[in-house]
This record gives sequence, structure tokens and C-alpha cells, in this order.
Amino acid sequence: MGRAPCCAKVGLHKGPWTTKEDALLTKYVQAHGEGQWKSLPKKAGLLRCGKSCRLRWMNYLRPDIKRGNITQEEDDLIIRLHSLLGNRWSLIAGRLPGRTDNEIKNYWNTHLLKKMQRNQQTCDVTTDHDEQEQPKKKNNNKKKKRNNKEKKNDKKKGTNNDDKEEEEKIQVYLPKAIRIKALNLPRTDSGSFTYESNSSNGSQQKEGTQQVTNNNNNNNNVVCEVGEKGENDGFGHDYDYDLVNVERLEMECESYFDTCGDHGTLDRLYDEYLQLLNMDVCNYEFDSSFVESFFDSNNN
DNA sequence: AAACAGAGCAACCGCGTTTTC
DNA sequence: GGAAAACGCGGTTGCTCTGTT
Repeated sequence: MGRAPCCAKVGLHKGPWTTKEDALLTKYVQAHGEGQWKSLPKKAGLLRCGKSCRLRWMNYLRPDIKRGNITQEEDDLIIRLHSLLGNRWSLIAGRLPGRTDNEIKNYWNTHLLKKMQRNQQTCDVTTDHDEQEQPKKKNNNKKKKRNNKEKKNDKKKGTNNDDKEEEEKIQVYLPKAIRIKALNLPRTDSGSFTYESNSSNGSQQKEGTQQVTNNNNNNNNVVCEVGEKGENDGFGHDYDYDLVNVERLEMECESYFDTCGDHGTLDRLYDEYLQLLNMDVCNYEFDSSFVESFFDSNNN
């Protein structure tokens, strides 16, 4: 059983893509469409593994990729979605047109994590307990960077600090990612839900669309009217997203579960959140009321 | 000016899930 | 129904750039 690693083939290019490779891949995908990643490199004349091609296309070459800085609205939305979904980057990316899961993951790890840590430091009424718990993540981050450096140095020096690192490992309890199998929602290129306009060209993704179309495999389309709405996120911010907002996600899920009557996945998700909220180890600010209302509405 | 450290991000890797045969 | 292949996701790595000493 098991699969042979697709990139183990000898003679395949690795590392940064050249403009020539980009051009070949773009040309091929434009001519033949996405998919068949395994056989694509051969057909396109690329010395890359299919996985690498897919990644390059999805994260960089797709024409609908929005490049440039993350806006404040997107920033807020990412934080809010992360509080709801955890590290489900592709789901989060699906709510941000033109953004990729990889981009959001990187942005979270490099910007938002620090931002939230800063906020927590300034806002928290610090107790001794908090002071002990909070730096864990921060230290972990720094540790990673330090480890990279150490590894580099180790390479030079020929030493190995792995045993020491093992001792120092700090256990951080984070929710285990579970896939929402039951949600057969249409996906964007990045593998997440998509939302479509009511126009004849239903495949075109549009920003600020007014309807959310929710297709499942039985062709039971669930269409939710979605209006722009200012709301409070429970953290004291007012939101008026031009982008797809969290409310839409709730509505989509609500509609879906109403249709199929499957609450098992939501129950699991809710259990996961409850466990997390009960765990004092993460010292992480959850908007529990928001989460609870989300699940309550689906269970009623 | 050189060395070092940290930040940012593209790309890789491993594994779980889904699809195909 | 089971095995293999394909796909997709999240975590991690390592390279490059920039700022600091």
C-alpha cells in the first residue's frame, strides 16, 4: 500500500520556477484546462512533477490571482474566519476571491499571529498564569527560526542538536483539522466553496455578488439572498464587507444542513471547539458566543 | 563594508481523502 | 470491495531580501 512519492523521480527539476517553465505551464493549461496533473508535465514538456505544476498554477499562475497587499477588510475577515474555522486555509481562501490558501497561510503566520500576540499583550489583564502561558507560541516561532539557523550552522559545523531540541519541545494543543466531508459545495480553484452570480455565465466568480449558490451533488441548488450588512464581530469591530462575509458562510452551511439533515459533522466541530475553549493551555481569544450561535442555528 | 539576524514567501513534503479500475 | 492512482490540504523548509550591529 501507500504511494510512491511523486517527486522522487530522478531528473525532475525542483526549486524556483523559471519564466520559461511558467510560460509552458500557462500555455498548456490555457489550451487544455486544469486537471490531469500527473500527466501534464510530460505533455507540456516540463521536467516537473505534477504536484509541483499544480501548486505553481494554483498559487501563482492562475489569471484570477489577486497579487499585492492584503487589505484591512481581508485582514479582518481572515482573523474572523480563522476563529471560526481554524487552520483550514483553503476554506478561508475560498472566502477571499483571488487569494490562495498558501498566501493566507503565510500571511497568517507572518503578520496576523504577531499582530494578535501584540494585541493580546497590550489588552490582556495579565496574571501570572497568562504571563507564563502566552509566550509559548511566540517562543515556538522564534525557536523555529532559531532552529533553521542552527541547522544551517550545524551543516557547517557538522553538529546535531536534535536531542536537545526534542527535550525543549513544547506541546501546544491545537484543534485537529477535520475535513467537512458532507459539504459538497462547489469549489473554487483553490479547492473551496465558490459563489456565483445569477447571470448566464455562472462559472464566472464575482466579487460582491448578491447571491450564494450552493450546489450539492443532487443538484439541489440552495440559493441564499445575501445583502451587504454592517455587523459587529464580537470583538468590538463593525464590519461592512464588500467581500464575501462570514454570515454568508453561516448561511451556506445552514442551508446545506437543512437540506441534508446531517448534523454529525457540525456536532464534531462543535465538540472540538468546546474542548478547545475548555482547555486553558492556548490562551487564545475565541468568540465563543459567535461560534455557539452559529452551531445553535444549525441544530434548531 | 561585512557579518549576522529576522521577515517574507515560494516551494516542497507527507498524509488523508476521493476517484478510478 | 479493495488496491492503486490522483488529488488536495496543511505543515514545514529553505532561499532571498532587508534591516541592524
